[in-house]
Amino acid sequence: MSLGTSLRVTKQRQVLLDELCKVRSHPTADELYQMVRRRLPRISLGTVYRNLELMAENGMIQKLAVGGTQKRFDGNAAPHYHVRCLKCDRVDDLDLSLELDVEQKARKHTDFTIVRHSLEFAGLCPECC
Amino acid sequence: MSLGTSLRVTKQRQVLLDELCKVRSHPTADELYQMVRRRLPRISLGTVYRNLELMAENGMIQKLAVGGTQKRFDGNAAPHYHVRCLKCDRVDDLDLSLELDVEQKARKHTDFTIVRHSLEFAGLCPECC
DNA sequence: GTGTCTGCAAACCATTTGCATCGGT
DNA sequence: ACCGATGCAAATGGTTTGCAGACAC
Repeated sequence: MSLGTSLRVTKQRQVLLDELCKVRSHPTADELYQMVRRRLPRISLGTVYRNLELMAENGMIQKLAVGGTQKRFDGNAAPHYHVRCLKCDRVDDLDLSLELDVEQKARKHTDFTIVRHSLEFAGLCPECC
Repeated sequence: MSLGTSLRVTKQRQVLLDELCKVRSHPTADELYQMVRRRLPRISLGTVYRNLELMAENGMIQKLAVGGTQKRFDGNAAPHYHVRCLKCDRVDDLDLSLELDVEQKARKHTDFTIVRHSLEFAGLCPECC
């Protein structure tokens, strides 16, 4: 869990990362579990959760706390925003790098030491409306 | 649950709203339960959840999906942003009305019909750092 | 009186964890 | 050989729900 910890290369880890990186969707842990299971039928849900957590901590992937109840994961570790469909729950990327100054602005309105921010959009995807 | 539905005025509802509105913090359902229980010892957690949900739907209060595992509630129904302390989990308001154009900007980068957005800041409160 | 609201307890569901075994280094 | 990783199943914890009685209107 600390900085010096290097993760071992296990089959489970490899396949999990591979499956996550090859989709454009932003799957939940359970969706990923189903995907990986096709290649590793004996993998457990617990392993999926543990590895997603570890890989997120190590900056290899992103854990998204988007709207719904389940967390979602993104194989693209670079910072970017997301839009979520209110009807079908689909989550898309959003290339909106322009406003990196929100944190600067926010700093002027609080005595908190701002470390990061999260911005999520919600609406209707082209299919749903 | 629909527009025509007007909520009945019950003691539970009154006290709950009153307690929520008189604090500046952004309590979780359980914290609110503890607060209300001092005045209505027989109220149940279920009632607290049901009413918070209903009042949020009716725009009387706000349900916040901020960072952590538990949802938080805000007696101030007017749209505004929040900062959350990464250490003690305290949540403060943020008067940052300046950038109402984020949605406009976002619209240019997606084919979703954007309805709303949520923006949350995280950092360290003055007490924690 | 009618239909909503409440308290209670059980159900839910995403996620976490304990433990014995397995496997990467 | 060591220690992290895994599978399995049970535990957790926030939230939801079914039901019978109580209460607002």
